Amino acid sequence: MTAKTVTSEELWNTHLFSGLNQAQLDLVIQSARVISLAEGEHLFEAQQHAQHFFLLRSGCIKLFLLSPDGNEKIIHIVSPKDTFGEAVMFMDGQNYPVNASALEASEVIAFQSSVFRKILSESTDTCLRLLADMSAWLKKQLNEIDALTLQNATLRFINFLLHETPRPGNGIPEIELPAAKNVIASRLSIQPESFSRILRNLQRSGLISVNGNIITIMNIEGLHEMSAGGNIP
Amino acid sequence: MTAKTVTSEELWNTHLFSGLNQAQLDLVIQSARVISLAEGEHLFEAQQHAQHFFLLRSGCIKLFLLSPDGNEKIIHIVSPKDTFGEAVMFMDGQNYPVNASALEASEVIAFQSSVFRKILSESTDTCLRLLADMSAWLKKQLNEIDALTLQNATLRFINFLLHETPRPGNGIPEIELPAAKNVIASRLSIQPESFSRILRNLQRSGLISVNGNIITIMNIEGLHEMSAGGNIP
DNA sequence: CTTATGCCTTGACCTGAGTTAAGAAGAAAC
DNA sequence: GTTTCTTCTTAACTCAGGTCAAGGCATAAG
Repeated sequence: MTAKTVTSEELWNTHLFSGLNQAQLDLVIQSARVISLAEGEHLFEAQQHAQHFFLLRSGCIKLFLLSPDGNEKIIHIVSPKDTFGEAVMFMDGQNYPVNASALEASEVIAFQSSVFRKILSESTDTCLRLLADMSAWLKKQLNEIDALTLQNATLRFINFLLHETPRPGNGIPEIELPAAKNVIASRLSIQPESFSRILRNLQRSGLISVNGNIITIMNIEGLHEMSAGGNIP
Repeated sequence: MTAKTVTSEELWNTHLFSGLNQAQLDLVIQSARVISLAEGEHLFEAQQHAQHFFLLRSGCIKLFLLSPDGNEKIIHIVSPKDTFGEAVMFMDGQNYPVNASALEASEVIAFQSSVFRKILSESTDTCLRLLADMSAWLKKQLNEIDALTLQNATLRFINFLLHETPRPGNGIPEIELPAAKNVIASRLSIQPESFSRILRNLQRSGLISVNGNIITIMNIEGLHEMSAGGNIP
């Protein structure tokens, strides 16, 4: 199914491209290249010159920062159909500000930024889409800063949980963690050990129930209260 | 000097507007309104519906987040000639994601977002400027997340200092803190008390010298080493 | 079955930075 | 001048969460 060619249809379904006409789409497709990554393989590194941006077709990619002493902070976990790296083409110097590598075997489509930039200057519609796109990222990062500075580790996890919880639903909501626990931990800027303790504590207080990668919400009201009040008993 | 009217010239000198033609500029000016703020006065609050974005003409504005229990985290200190709030007009719901209030008596120009959005759809050039603008913000926020998660308080302050240090220069570089110490502390997500201790420690180790609001860099090499190595003796 | 290998969990301990409380030092008001 | 704010500093204490070290428990490989 996952062919080495890129189809118009595939791109039409991607928000960023859905305003393009056929000619523009053809240009984009011509510049596109499918890349297969094995688990753990790097796609790009921070500070590397950025000539492409990407659409994840299948698999899972992490975007992360590294400190000089090797500590890793996951900024974002890319899911299939997400684009990433599109903001970089307007940055000073055009270097990727983060690293990207595959959490599992993945297939990404790489687009030539220069080609897309040319198209942008002819398509205000796409410009506006990109603006919306970037402001969404911006807001997400602001929420992240809020979380990091004004919330403690438990609260960050609770907010993450509530965010992942599916629509109100009928039964008791269950969440399958979208990645290994240590990955989620890094995403939330928590050490694996502390994350483990947080899970245990929330389980003890009857708010959730943990079974491997599956978390069952036992008391969503309680979680909402903690999230809103900011008080952690 | 600070009249209640907005001139074309004033806007021409602002990056965001410098690609507009006279007609467009006139539209923008018609929609503009000058607002004077006393020290401490609020310009807007988080979650408020955003119909304007702003250009700071004079004074100093802080953009900040608040936690439910009243803790404050300064996201950005706006300096004269900076625009802010321009990214919000593309956000879902169009609510300001932060609060804004004056650190000192200030004068801001408020522009109608709706007017500017209309202009954007006719001016690809301005679209691209705005994209550049927003990607710069995005990068700044990423740096902030890096600082918060991968650097300790001392390191955050050192990087702040190095960033504020003027060009290599001839003599010993001196930096005047751009705001009160407790404001800088909040900008760096440090409590005033801890900030005070950090200043004392760096002074003791001969790296800087503090005199009120003036910080003298005594050993810029040492600071760079700490910044790069990540090791805090 | 037995041994690896990769996560995850637990416990004991440590530490950076927040908290509380009490001054000091200016700046501004009277 | 003295009093009153405001901002900054210092010190003593506390604690969330990181670090270190030791298992546990799977799945995969031999």
